[in-house]
Amino acid sequence: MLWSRAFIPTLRDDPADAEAVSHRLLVRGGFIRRLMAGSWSMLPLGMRVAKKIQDIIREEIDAIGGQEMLLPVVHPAEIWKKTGRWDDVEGILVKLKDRRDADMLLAMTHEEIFTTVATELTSYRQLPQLWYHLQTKFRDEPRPKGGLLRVREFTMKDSYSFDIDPAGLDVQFQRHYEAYGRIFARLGMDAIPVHASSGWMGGKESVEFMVEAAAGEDEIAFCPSCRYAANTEKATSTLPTVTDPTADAAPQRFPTPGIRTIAALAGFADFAAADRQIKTLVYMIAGQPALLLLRGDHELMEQKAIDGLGTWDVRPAHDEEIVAALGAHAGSLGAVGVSGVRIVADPALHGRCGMVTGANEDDWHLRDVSVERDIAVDTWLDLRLVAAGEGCPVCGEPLEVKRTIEVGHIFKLGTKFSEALGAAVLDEQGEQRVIWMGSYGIGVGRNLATVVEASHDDKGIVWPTSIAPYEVVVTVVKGDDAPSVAAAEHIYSALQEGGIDTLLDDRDERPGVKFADAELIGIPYRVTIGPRGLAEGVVEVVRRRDGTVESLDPDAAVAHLMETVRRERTLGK
RNA sequence: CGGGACGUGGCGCAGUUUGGCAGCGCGCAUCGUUCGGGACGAUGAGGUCGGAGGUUCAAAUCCUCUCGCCCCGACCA
Repeated sequence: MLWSRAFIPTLRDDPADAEAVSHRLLVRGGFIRRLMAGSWSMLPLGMRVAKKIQDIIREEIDAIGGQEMLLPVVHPAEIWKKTGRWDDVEGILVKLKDRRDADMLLAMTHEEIFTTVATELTSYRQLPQLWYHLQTKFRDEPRPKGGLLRVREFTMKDSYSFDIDPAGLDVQFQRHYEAYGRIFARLGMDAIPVHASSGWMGGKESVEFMVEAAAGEDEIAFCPSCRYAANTEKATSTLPTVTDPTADAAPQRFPTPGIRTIAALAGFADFAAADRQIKTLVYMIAGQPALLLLRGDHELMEQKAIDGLGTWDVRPAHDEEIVAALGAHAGSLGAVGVSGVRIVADPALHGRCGMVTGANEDDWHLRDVSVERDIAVDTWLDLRLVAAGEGCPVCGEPLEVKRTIEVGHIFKLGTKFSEALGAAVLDEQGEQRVIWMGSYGIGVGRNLATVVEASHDDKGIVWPTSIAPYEVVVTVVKGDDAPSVAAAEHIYSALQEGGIDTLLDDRDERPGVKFADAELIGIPYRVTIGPRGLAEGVVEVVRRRDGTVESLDPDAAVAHLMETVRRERTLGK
């Protein structure tokens, strides 16, 4: 490709509304342009990268037996009503009507439709199956952000496995786990697999693949010594054992005028350190008030309550609801002597005594509370958000908490969809068996952006050769110097014929502009051709990722690049 | 959905407080001089100031409504 003919609208300045690095660089580099919030056009450069990412995904999914298909983006409501998701995922699901007034929706994922296709499976002999497609999804996200990192319309590779039994599902799940590892490695990313909450996919077990990045939206707990890793939605940790003063004393009230927070109370009385307080949160769970109890210095992870209590209908109670339930305002609440309201307590409170908590009367607290003795706990449930420095639940070493981007997610769905839609086969005994399913997603655009988050410098993007829009850019320093032009064209066509994706910068621009643009768009190798080098019979080969320069004669440069690029293509470098 | 900010040529911004000819830098076009790290000079094109309504002799500026968009918190590939 001649740069002078290419549509690569680079920007000298950062777009004002771009915050995330990838957002900034992809817009500046002319890879993408925004149409509306959460919808982006892929320009030629962006499309070339996206295609290469898709090819890598195809290769790896094909390698574990995947068969590519293409399913529709607009679905009839009927099928989604059968699985219950027409009503369950209200909000991000876009619903529409056709001319006959029939209810339809924009695909936010494709479990329903793949399962519908799978109803044609009739015999255990046809299993296992592994199907996938690369298709548009639309989710009306409440808050798109960060360029391609969180959008409403996007392309996702989603695959679906179909097996006769859970053991078969385990095998396909494991194969995806490994294939995903290879995919992210080839994209040049260090992805950490973590146990996750399954959200509205409703599966039993799921693993997210996370890449560390400042622009990330998720936090994971990670153990550097044994590599335990889990989303903080699920992560657990060990705590140093606390020894309480043996307290035979009964709870006693004490006045705490104006004290409303854990911190204030800790500063108010020396026996009320944060880890000796009981934090009492009032939540509405499925419409009923409930008390969630945590140690004073611990934070609630709401998702754990949602998962553990088995309902999505979980929210903090409003002031009126709190007063109605306990007779006092937030800041003076406690669970001592409370009955008729469900009490859920975090295990960190187990066996604790000599504790301080609210008295359910404004400006009064209780001390010498013994959890076991004084509080009628209905349910013990891990509710606590893991903090950095706490012990790894596996090996006990201190945990790190990292900010990450979710680049892939694999689910064991079980039989939820096959049951609802009637996907079943006959087994060897002639018995009907519902199919066991798994579902496995990778967002193409998000991965593209995440690579940029993970691989850039102050000059621009540093693409790994495996997905670079062009592998080599041939830069002519002096456009009106005949020998330079001849050498450039020679090298350019030799590389092209050798199957290297090459861009020839033949623009009538000053060298500084050409260098800056090449670096901004992140081409892994640049061949610089100018009269200065040519006088000595050499051109320069510059490596983007570290700036190293090699002076070679033109044919040696071609041979060197062919060898290097071909080798690096298959690696995540 | 709650909180904050913003909307003025392609990009980045000033002008709004205190109403009075719509400006600057970059980019773009033409010509000339330049040419190994974002050159210089000259000339020029390009804007319903997000939209609607209102106040006024006069609105980018004041008022009302509305749309869009970004950032921070609850959701996901």
